[in-house]
Amino acid sequence: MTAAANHHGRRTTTRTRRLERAGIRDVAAAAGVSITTVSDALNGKGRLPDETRTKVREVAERLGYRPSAAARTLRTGRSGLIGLTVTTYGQEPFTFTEFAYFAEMARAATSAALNRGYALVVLPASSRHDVWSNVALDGTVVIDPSDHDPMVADLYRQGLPVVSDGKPGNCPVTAWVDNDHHAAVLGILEHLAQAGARRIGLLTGTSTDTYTRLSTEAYLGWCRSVGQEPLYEAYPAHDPCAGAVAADRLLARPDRPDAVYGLFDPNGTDLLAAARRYHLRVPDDLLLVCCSESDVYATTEPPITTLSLKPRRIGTTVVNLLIDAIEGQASANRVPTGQAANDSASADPTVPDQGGPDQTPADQSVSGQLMPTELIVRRSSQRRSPRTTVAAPRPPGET
Amino acid sequence: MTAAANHHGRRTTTRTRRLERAGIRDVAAAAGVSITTVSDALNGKGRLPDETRTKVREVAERLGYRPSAAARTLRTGRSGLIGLTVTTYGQEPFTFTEFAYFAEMARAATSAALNRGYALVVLPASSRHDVWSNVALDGTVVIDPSDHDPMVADLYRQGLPVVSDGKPGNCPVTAWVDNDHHAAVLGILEHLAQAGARRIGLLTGTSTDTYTRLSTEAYLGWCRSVGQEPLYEAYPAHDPCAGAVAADRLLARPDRPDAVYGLFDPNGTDLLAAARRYHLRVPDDLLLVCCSESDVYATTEPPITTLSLKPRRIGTTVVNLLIDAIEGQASANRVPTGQAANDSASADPTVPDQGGPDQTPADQSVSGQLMPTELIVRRSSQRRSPRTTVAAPRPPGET
DNA sequence: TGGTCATGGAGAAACGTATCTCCGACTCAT
DNA sequence: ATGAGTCGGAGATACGTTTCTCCATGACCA
Repeated sequence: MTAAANHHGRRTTTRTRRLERAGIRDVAAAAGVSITTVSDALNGKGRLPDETRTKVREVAERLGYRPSAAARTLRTGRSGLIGLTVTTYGQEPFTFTEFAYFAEMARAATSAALNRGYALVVLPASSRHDVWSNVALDGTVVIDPSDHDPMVADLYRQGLPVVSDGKPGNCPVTAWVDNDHHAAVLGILEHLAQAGARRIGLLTGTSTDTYTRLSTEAYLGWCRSVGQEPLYEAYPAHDPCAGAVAADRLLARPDRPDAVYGLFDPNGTDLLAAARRYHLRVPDDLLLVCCSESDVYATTEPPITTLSLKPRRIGTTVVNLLIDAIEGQASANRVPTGQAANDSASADPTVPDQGGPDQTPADQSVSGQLMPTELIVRRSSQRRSPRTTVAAPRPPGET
Repeated sequence: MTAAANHHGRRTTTRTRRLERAGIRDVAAAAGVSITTVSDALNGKGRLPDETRTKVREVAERLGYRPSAAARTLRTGRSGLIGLTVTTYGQEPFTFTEFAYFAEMARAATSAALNRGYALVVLPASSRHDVWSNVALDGTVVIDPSDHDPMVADLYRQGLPVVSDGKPGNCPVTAWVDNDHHAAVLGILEHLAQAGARRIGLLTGTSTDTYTRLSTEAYLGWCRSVGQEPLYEAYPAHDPCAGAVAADRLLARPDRPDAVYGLFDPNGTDLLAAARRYHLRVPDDLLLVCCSESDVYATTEPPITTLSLKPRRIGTTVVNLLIDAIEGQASANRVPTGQAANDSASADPTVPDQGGPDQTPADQSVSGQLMPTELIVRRSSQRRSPRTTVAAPRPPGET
């Protein structure tokens, strides 16, 4: 009788020191209503007169009542949590925000999720498995999944919506978003050629992600089509030192390029530093473009032309697609049980209209979406007058 | 009988197409054991022969069983989730990773959490309240809370451990970590003075966070102590354009400083650009230091001396402190109920030994921790030979 | 006076796990 | 044979919600 006095009623607070957060039961008792009424009042459901509603809200407020997210999740099957998965490079446990792209993208994704009432939890693909299974996710955004990513496949098999940033290679996803990397690279090469480049080099990566692969392929294809021999250095993109070395090596070649496009954010400064070492003037002796979201390139000497992948737009789109899938799936999953099947005559006519039996599994196979990039033209890629060859966002009057 | 055939046994799969994730019950049934046994086998608890354990694991694996995180959280009271809160500046919904510091810090925090089996969920302080209450947190890291932050106070009142990055002003926290900003600023000013600076200016912010406040106060105090009139420009740090304008204004003053320290990441490039506009040579006419985690300043022309706040160390420390608090609290909360109080004579002698009644509430009031910064000396703050005045991390042989 | 509705709200069944309690069976020494 | 001790495991309960079902009450109309 001393310690175990659970009469199925309230727990008896025998020795509990920790201040025993108030539950919905306590609110109900304090307000003199039933649990149902509290739940309805707080969630804006049911049919209740406004006075009851406000009174319950008042009592709840006074008691400092906070609904248990765990219980709600268990009951409703929805946690309001979506995962943000980033693939990891090499040994590094976690190279999230290695580049400004990721940081910007993650920020936009977080913001977009929040706007729709969801929170983002960051989960590198290499996380310990127990962490993954310990968090209730409604869906996942995966950044640039590598081919046959086992994690993605596993999530997808569980029935979780998965939306990827980067066209997926072989792993199944609900939807994906990507830049038009092919068009972007061709646009840059064209831009450099028009500025007078004869031998365009590329600084690229060794990893197998979509971005690197598509960009490199576009470059090689262009080389073939114009009859230039490819000039490129590939390095492990996660290693900043390797990038500096690769930049140096590219400019040290006997068949030195007279223009270079760098695929990764730090390439701009690295190439600039390497150019100084070899006494190459930019843009006179060497034209430079790199892919970056950082605006430090607006104030370098000279300012460097960059390609922006518009990570904010990507992050927002990806999250919204994911949440659409989550909520669409939820509503599709909802069978029209509205008191039918008990009464035989009432709601039947509406049933065949609602959800066809074959419509739910895949609304429109894997839907992908290509988003444009933006080339921000600065001095490093302009040899003569500062005329803009490709659409530049800044008014041409500025330096 | 058609749709509602719940006999309290398994649900009857009447029409459910969605593949009905296997629960612990299904595993138990398939393995021919009880739920208890499955739970024990999978969690490594209880006394079970290894054969039973492996068999259950095998069956669970075959069925693709994934324990429900929500149910586990509800039962155990622990979610394995910790919040990462960042205060928001101005209108911006969310300025996470506005500067490299946040990005690095968040990355380290995520990694540290993962290592201990926790996941991080990013929750700006300005999030809609429903999002906050919808996620079950075991604790929260809050980055640089403003004074009397209502969100922090609310969390703390709920009994959640809260650890802040940045010494908290007036809001109660479990623990905090911060850089020694005072010492850092004094070190920089001293460094500049030794390099020949006579009039040191400051580029600072208008917000009230700890970092800005402490740094500015240190600067003003130093000015008083050496008898220099303060020369500073303050701007809203969240607005990059305002930073460029402020840098320009600082160098446009009639009483132009001959050395400047910029508190924020972009200040370096902004100041460099402004210096070029006024034809000031760095470091000959103007000494420059800025606080930044970006390594672009290693390759600017000239390279710029930076102060690193070592965000990785901070992020790791903060998370580990938080998890210590979470797990310590959990073990302190555990009252020694080991079958005592039913039998009167058996376990009583051990009870007074275990947990003193006064030890649990606050182990050692609010514990704070100051962490050192690192000054990376580069050419922008050295007027003569490249000798290092303050400890420099790079070997002096490099350019 | 009886029937139909709308209103306001209560009861109870899940959701899926962890864990406390207890029970049978077997071993072993007395 | 009988009691104690151990091993292996089953039953039941609670975690805190949401939501389905259903009941009372009064109003209104015929």
